[in-house]
Amino acid sequence: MHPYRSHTCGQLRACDVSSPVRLSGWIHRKRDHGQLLFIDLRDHYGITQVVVDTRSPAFSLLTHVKQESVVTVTGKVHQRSAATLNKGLETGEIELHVIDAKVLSESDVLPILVHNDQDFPEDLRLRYRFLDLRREKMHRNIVLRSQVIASLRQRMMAQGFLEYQTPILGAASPEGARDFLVPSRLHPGRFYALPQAPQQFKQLLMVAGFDRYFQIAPCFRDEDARADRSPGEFYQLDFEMSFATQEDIFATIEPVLHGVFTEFSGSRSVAPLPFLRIPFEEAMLKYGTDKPDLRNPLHIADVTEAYRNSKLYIFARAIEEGATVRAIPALGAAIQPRGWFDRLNAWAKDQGVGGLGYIVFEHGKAGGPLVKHLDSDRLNQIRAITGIKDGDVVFFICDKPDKAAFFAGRVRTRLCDELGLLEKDVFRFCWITDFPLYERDPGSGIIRFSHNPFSMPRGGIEALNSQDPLTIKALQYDLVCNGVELSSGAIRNHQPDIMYRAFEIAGYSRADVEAHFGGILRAFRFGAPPHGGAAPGVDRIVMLLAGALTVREVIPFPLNQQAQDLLMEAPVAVRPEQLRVLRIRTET
RNA sequence: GGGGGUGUAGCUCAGUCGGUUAGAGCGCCGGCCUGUCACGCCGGAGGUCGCGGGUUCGAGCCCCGUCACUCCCGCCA
Repeated sequence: MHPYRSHTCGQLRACDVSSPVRLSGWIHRKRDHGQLLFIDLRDHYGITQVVVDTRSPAFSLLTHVKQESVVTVTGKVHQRSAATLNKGLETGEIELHVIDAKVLSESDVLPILVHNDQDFPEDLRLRYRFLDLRREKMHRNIVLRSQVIASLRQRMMAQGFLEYQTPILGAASPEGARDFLVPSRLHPGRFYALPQAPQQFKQLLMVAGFDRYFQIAPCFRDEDARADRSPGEFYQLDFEMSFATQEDIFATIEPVLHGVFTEFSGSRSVAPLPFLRIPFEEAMLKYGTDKPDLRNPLHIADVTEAYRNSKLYIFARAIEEGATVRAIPALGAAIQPRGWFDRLNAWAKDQGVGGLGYIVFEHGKAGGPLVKHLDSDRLNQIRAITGIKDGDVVFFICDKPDKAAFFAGRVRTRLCDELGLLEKDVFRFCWITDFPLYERDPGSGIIRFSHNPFSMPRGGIEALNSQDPLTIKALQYDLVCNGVELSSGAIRNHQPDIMYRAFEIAGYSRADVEAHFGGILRAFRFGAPPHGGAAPGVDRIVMLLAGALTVREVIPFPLNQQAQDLLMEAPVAVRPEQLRVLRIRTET
């Protein structure tokens, strides 16, 4: 017989009864009845109940071995009696009666328990990640991650994409996030940078004529962590297509993602194709954000005109000075007690807006503190624009357009939470399109790229030459699912003249562009196909499918929020010799 | 870089108005138990209340500082 196992712990069924069997695994749980001992033995595949009593020579050994030790047990498969079947276990029809047992590796007392789903502090979980990963939920998440990536690869290849590797040691880029730098030994004082994304290389592959590229690509950015953003490194389903329009890209990637989400959604549903498209400006108006959660049924509306020159002087005066008024409906909130409104108002003031005015529509009448300043025409106008009904409440934000939009979005989210309106068990996708190419830096007032400098401006060179830069749209789009930004993408700017001009508007000279993007510019002078793509985040896709609240739940060995590996203890100090070879001085 | 929250046994947490010897569950150790599957029952060990300082007759609790973790803002083309 095999020295470790004849079967796995998830394998045995009634048909194996009376077979001699050997299993190896971890001691998941022990139930000690004195003269009779039950052990749940666990491996990657499942759990099998192992039984041993005083007649077995292995009895005393197994009685004393601690949970999470690794053991090999040899014995015979027995049918369980009707009264002792366990329907909750795939192997619950049988059990293994032990004749011989061997401890392969003993466990110390555990810092975190494996056999339940109690919450443990994250730093402890990361320090003992190998134990944390044994736990059922984490183990399942990591398996899901593997399956999702395999499915993505297979679906991309079915669409005619091929996977190509791009360099990890590359050039630093002046735009974007902070780079992770790697010192060069052969060129002292010079550095490689880890790729923030394979952006320029995938474009070079298009210029090289490969047409449909994809890669499950590791990306590195030296930026601080968030719940949906692992510090340091993450993976993207990076792809690019030649001779493609924005429509071609949507039509190609939508079935891939819809297919993956459908495959792994379990009992949840996936909103049907095609994905909704929302221009950036509409998203900012209706949702107050460029990553709207479409499970939230509330829509923001602009009601500035209903308040212009009204007797609500505080709004009317602000409107004259350029403010807008946004209305956020609160469906069914008319029944809320006074205290509920006061709490929301206090919260709003705490967030730095003047306050949160509201109108209650109930029993065919309008009520609330603002009503006495508004005539019935204005009330009807508000009612018509917001589309609210009897029993609803509508809240108002009056502020400068950007701030009003942003805060209305926060109110929309908060009202949805408070009123329990979020649609459950569904994945809702949308594209946000027509991002502005430029924005004004709020501090310095200078014009800069708002997102991706490699995007093609809508209208090409003429738009750059004739339009107010702040009104130019980019052929750039984001993909959003349930309020999580899954991907950015764009039709790229592949014409040197347009690139020079686009960068010039953002304050870069011809020489700057040549210095920083010389490689790609050279490529564009030798026959570049129009091309575009996107790069959905793999960690976020798996996070959504796993129902996890942070990406760290779906990454086997994530860094903590301070970008440290608590298990392997990176980053570490290195030996002075290593630094000397790199010509790096140490502080004294 | 900034703001919020948390820090009490190996782990999860409770700890009243500042008042005697800081508790519970899980885990650990010992004992009992031949049908459990979150087994049960009895007993036990285990504490620098994150750390430093202050107020007070007296601090887990109040004040100041500091550290760690975490969430958010900045940042993330």
